Amino acid sequence: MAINNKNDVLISPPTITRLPLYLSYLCTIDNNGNGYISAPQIGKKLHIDNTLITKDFAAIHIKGKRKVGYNIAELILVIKDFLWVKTKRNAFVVGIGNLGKSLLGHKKFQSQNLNIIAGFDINENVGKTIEETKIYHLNSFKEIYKKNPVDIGIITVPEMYAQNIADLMVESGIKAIWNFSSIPITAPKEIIVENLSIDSGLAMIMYKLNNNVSIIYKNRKL
Amino acid sequence: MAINNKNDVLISPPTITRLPLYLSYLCTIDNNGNGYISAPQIGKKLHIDNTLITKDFAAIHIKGKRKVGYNIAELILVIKDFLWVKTKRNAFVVGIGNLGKSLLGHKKFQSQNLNIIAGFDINENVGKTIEETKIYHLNSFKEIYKKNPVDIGIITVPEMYAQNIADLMVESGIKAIWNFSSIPITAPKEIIVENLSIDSGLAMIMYKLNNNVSIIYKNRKL
DNA sequence: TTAATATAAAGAAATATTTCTTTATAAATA
DNA sequence: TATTTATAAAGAAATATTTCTTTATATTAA
Repeated sequence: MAINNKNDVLISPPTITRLPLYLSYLCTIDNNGNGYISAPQIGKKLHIDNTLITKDFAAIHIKGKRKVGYNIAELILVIKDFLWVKTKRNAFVVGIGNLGKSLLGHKKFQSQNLNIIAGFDINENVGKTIEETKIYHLNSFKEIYKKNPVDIGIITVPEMYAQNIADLMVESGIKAIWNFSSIPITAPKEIIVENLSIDSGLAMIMYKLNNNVSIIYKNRKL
Repeated sequence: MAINNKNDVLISPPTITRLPLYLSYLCTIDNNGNGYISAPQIGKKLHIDNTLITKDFAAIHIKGKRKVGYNIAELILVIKDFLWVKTKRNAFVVGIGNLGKSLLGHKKFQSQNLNIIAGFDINENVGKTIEETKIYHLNSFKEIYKKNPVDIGIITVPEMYAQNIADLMVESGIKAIWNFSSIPITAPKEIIVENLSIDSGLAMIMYKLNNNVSIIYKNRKL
């Protein structure tokens, strides 16, 4: 089991990626506010093995009641608290095309403690305010970073520019890069990089379609 | 090792998701067209263990030359061929907001044999042609599906509508759903579902930022 | 020509992750 | 009250995946 700098036990990556799924699902059924739900019930909906769900919950110290299940409100509270720790994180978005705009308008980020405080581009959007966020020219990136350093840099530029933007972010001192361009970017290993790979998703779909593979691995998060 | 309907050995999901990364990277360095690259060189860039890369290549029957490495042009050719099998797949996009528009304009899909043949919405976009794609009213979804069935349904609506759209797609007979809404959707298990979970990506970033975890797991695809 | 070296390949080991099995227990029912 | 049942919890086993180790070999350099 991997241990981090602070000697905390690390939650495994698959668990981390499943927690938001549970949370989303639970929020859709939070009708009365004081109901209970069992791991097998959740599992049937999300096609995830119920013991795995129980273990994911145990990893963040949520206990259920035998014969009853888990308190929905508590589940939501604890998962939210774990995932979206109270520390607010500021971010820049570089690339204000359709994708960038869609992120600027993504209201959910607020409740996830992600705060986009500026956008950058090199076109007619410079100077505008889009979704309450000011758009600056890319040239002033470092200057604005110095005044308002952020933890997270979000990249939504065409793939040919993505690596350059990443380098600029690294030079400036950003800690984490969330890359939405369709090419993976590389960075020194102390930088947190999350490539949201649209290609990987499409690759999985194509592979499954071409190999009739929806049935196999049915309970696994592919 | 899992086997599919046709008794082919299945490539593992992690391998499938890494192949597009290799491909993207290789395309950025394809300068001369006849160069060679070694697994350790690729690994250094992408922070992936070199023996893992060799095994990923071996899984799709690419062999390298000892002391030399892999022929870049051949690598690109074989990975492309494996990932984007010649079969063209048609798709519908439901939800023509910023995200939907950005997918309609995603030129790369053509070379990946994904062909978006129609968009659907319920607002002022209905009737328009955006990025050469006709936008229809959601009400005519089934009718248009009957005339032009597609394999893939892409969901880019706000999360509160996502599940309904998914149900509509399943009823119509779609085989695979690519869900870009920020809530995971559920479907019968014979349907291929790929949730591009923006929440999962953010969760990983937040977790790593909050736990100083960029160093641990450093060679693993988190 | 020989030695050194870089690399792929194959296999073994280690690790991580999921799934299966058993047990305990609280609630419901007879 | 006793029995049944649904469920969480804990632990064992199985599986999947990655990493380590060794070997073979082609290329380069001496």
